[in-house]
Amino acid sequence: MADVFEAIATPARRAILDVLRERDGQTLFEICSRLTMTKNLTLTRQAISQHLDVLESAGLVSTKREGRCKYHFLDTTPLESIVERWLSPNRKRKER
Amino acid sequence: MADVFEAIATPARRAILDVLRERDGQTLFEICSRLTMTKNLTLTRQAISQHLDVLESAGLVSTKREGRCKYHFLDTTPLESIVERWLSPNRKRKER
DNA sequence: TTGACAGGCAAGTGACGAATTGCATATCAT
DNA sequence: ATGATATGCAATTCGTCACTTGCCTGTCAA
Repeated sequence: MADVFEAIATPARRAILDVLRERDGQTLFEICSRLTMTKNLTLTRQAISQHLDVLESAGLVSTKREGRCKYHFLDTTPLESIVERWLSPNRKRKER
Repeated sequence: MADVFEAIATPARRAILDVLRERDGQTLFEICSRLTMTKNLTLTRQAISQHLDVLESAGLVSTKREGRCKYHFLDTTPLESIVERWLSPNRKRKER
């Protein structure tokens, strides 16, 4: 389990999370074309693959292999650690 | 206004946020000693000062100068953009 | 005024990471 | 089987960033 904060540090990986939120369970090539089309990100397939590895090792993306295709799914639960670490206590103070 | 995600990407800056959450309004030297004492972080004063600059330009830390002392205050509101970007829509789906 | 204290500026170094390039592997259709 | 599709592995380059070092500026007390 790698660092969640490091995973969302770069704009490319955040764009990948956005793309997966728009449509979950996409393959690598689908993510590539979506990034170039809607996000104006022209990256190599290998670059995006490496980004997906980082996101997966951080627990933000889970994969499911079927034949020669690999589908990627978004999982935002690791991001809740950020809320628990800093935001939650502040909200308690606001609520009183 | 710099990148919030880049600001919380490194462990040192996250430790600074933790230190400020334990006790708000500390000076640079207080933050330094707290990091070395409780967080096992041995960094130069200049290094922490640069980290504070990054955190301030990201809107996570606000400062107030009084004489030769500079007090640092924590502001977690920029972190809520993370919740709004990925967590909120998921929570809506869970609620139905 | 002199020294101590709190902080700032700037250049330099070292290392890590983002991205590319090239080749390799596995699966499916014809 | 053969070519096309979908992905994986590995080495390399390049830039950026974290951190240090050295020196400087401003503030307060004796």
